[in-house]
Amino acid sequence: MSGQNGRSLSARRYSCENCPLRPLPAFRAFEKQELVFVNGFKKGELTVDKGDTVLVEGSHSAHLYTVLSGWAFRYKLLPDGRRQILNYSMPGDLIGLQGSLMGEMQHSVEALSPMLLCLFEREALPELYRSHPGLAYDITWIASREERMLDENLLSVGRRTALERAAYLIAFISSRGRAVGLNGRTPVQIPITQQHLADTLGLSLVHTNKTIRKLMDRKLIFWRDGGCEVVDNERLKELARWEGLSEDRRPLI
Amino acid sequence: MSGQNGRSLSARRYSCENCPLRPLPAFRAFEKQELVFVNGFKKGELTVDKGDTVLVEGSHSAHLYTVLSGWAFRYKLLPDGRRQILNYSMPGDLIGLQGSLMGEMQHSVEALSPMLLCLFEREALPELYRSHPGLAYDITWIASREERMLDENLLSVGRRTALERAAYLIAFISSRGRAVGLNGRTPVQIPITQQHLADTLGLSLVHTNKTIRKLMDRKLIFWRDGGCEVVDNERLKELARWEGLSEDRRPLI
DNA sequence: CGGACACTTGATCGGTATCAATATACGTGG
DNA sequence: CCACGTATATTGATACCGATCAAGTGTCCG
Repeated sequence: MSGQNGRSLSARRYSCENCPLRPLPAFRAFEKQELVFVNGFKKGELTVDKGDTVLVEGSHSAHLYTVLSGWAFRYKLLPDGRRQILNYSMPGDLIGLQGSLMGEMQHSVEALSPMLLCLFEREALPELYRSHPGLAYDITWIASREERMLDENLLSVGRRTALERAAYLIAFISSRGRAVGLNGRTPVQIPITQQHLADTLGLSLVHTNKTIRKLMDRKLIFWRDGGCEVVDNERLKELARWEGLSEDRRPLI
Repeated sequence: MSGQNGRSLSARRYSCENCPLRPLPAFRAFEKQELVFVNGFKKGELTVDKGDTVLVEGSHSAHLYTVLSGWAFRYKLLPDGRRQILNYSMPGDLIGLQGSLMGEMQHSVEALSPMLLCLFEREALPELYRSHPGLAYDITWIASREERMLDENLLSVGRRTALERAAYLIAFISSRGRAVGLNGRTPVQIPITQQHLADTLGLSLVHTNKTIRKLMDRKLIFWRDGGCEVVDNERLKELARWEGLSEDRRPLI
């Protein structure tokens, strides 16, 4: 499995002016002229398969991506193979900013599903900063948002119990998913295995299974078709003592 | 203890042109013209006492700070009082960027020692982005660096054992301290209590004490005058399986 | 049909939390 | 100066959460 097999650069299907994501209420409106610039900034589209590695720790990627569709996760490894998943990426999220700014990647990114990515060149970033300060500001904003999510994750792993942690994580992911329209009116299907959950929560696989089971027994979630569905997001949040996402519109680069 | 008592706005003792930090090898050189701008961006200096709250979760601070001297820590609380320390701030670090960009603070910051802070106005940020794209880029870089540190911390809390975690944390803090000259040639004195360590590591106070004791028995660190000193940073890093900080020069705003 | 993978479940082990008690230093008010 | 409270560090005893070990199930797919 896995590897970098399913990657392929495809013709552009979307110009930024008719981006399928931008109309969503989660994103703030862009000036016409910003849209034009971003459209020029975009160099192509990339499709990757489930299990493909999008970016790998230690590499110096020349690219930066925005997720158009699909899911991925960001992770780090210890030398002996222990894995910590840091966060998940879904439509509208930027991938590879750290590497673009700082050179070497210090984490890897792997696709959880087939994905469609917008591709940007790292070298074009300085020009963006020079000509479009508003977009530059947006990029910093996006970096801050990532930091905020990490803060909450760290709080969770450090101080919440296993049950609270699992409840928080699932509520968090599904809230983010709903915000970018990953549902229709059916619940969001989160395409992860229990091993992914375990590696995000800092728990063993077996204990994660038993913890998830408690959430299922309480009818807060259920597990189906190799993925997780949320039944009662409110009670998950309550159980986790989590306030929920802030609802501000955010930029989409 | 604590509170916001010792805060006071003081006269400017340093103009940015003769900033005591900037000559350090940890920081990259600035253009003359950047320096002039930053100097105008700086609105004053603030002193705070040990234990003072610099920024508080839920507030909308109009300010942004750079640490000139002293130590602080950034943390979040759960409703029942459980605390997770997210990171430490030391000279050269920016405090309050998240709040400045996104509005409401979602974490608090408390001083671990007397501090001297440079004060900037949040309202001036857009002007910085408009007129100095290089500095804007730097600010994004700084946000990415914070994210990188959080990634490593999350890996630690999620996947390292108690002993590895403690070794990592102490090596990490002392490496950062040395990089900004907090030593002379004597080892860095880290001004934290074991309760701070515990709340950073995601461990109980008692177990943290027993873990620290093992590090002391192995003569890797010792505890003195209510603070921690590193005896053998290399062996700490080895024990934690940590590669160390990347040595790039960084911007100082 | 066999093998890989994801998910389950029970038994046992051990790392960490919790409880409890003591020691030391420090600051403050009597 | 002493008495007291508070903060910090320390240590032992015990409890429990979550890790590890060991099977076993179901499903998909070559």
